Amino acid sequence: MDRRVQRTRALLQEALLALMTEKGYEETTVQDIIDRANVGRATFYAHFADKETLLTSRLEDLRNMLAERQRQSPTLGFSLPMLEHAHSHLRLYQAIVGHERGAFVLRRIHRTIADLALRDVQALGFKGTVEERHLAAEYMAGAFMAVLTWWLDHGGKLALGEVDTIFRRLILKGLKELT
Amino acid sequence: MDRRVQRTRALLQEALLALMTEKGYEETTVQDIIDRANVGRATFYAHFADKETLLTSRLEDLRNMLAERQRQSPTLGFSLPMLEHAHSHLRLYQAIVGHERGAFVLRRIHRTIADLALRDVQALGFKGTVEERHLAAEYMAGAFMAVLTWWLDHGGKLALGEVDTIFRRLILKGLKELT
DNA sequence: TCGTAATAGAACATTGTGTCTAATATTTCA
DNA sequence: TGAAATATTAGACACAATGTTCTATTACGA
Repeated sequence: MDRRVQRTRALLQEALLALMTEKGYEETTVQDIIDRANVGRATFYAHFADKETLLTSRLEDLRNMLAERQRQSPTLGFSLPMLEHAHSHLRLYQAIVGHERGAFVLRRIHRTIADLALRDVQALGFKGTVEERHLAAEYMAGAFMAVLTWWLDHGGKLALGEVDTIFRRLILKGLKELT
Repeated sequence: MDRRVQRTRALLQEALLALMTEKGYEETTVQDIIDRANVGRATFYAHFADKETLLTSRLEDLRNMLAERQRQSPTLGFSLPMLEHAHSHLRLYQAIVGHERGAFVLRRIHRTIADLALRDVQALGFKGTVEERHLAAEYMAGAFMAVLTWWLDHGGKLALGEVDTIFRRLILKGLKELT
């Protein structure tokens, strides 16, 4: 692939993430992004149809990473890698959670988690119907996002391993295990 | 309150909901709303600062209804009324769930549920720290939204009572109880 | 019925989007 | 290396939607 293309795409992705951290996704305009990336307007649209497509390209990288890591560990394999990713981009994730308007970023992450969770549903030896398996996956994603959101809202202080443990307990045994 | 005010506000709210059902929240413009409501542009802005404020006014009605109903039944009292509301506005809720872009509507509903759930946390006799109680409430909201989303995605066919039961089981006993 | 307040309608400035052009720079590969 | 292919640029542009402001008209409540 042409070096110029690699460079431009990377610059745009980095600019978007930096701006999301500073002012949130919705509040960031295409003009902001190309100014920050120091790239021409036409160039942006040569690579991405719009702001959302740029975000999607970044989320796909995340998704691939998670899917890869999931292959290595057996059940709920997305949990720890996702928490690690959030931890290493803490301020970005806190900005995502903090900005009500950019909720659709959270929803996209939720969808990614739900997809991965669906694989886990098999691994956990689920017997139910197709619909019940989807419910299980949806529930796992919802519960994980709740724990993730809570963790981020409280500064991301609690150790990764502990958060992962809390999530697993909640998923498997419900609220009774929380106390 | 002046009849004209009541009338105008109601027309605008109804128009927004109708348009959300047809084309989603984000895709609906202020122009669409005032055309549908047959109301002047200046009139719209005399009542609401923007489209989002109009939506908020409607969500507050929902919130008040849920809070009222919750007072009557003891624990997890928001569940059944919320499911009933979704069922009686099925096509609207399905549109909300279906449109990725309008995710922030879902997030607003989630926040409402989480607030109500926090009250339930006390009722359930939770002992943990403030943070743990928030986690419990966040988890309840996440799990409920997961069940609600799943139910809507599958046509809202399953009986309300059954969905409510599924939710309660998941919350209290986790995935083990699903099968 | 009268004064007050709400509304209609239209014009307006502003902001952001996505497209296009012709000139320029960079990369690839023969 | 040199030529062809491709990417980038700056700026202008049409367009869509927002939110403000003005004036004349209309509906309301007391």
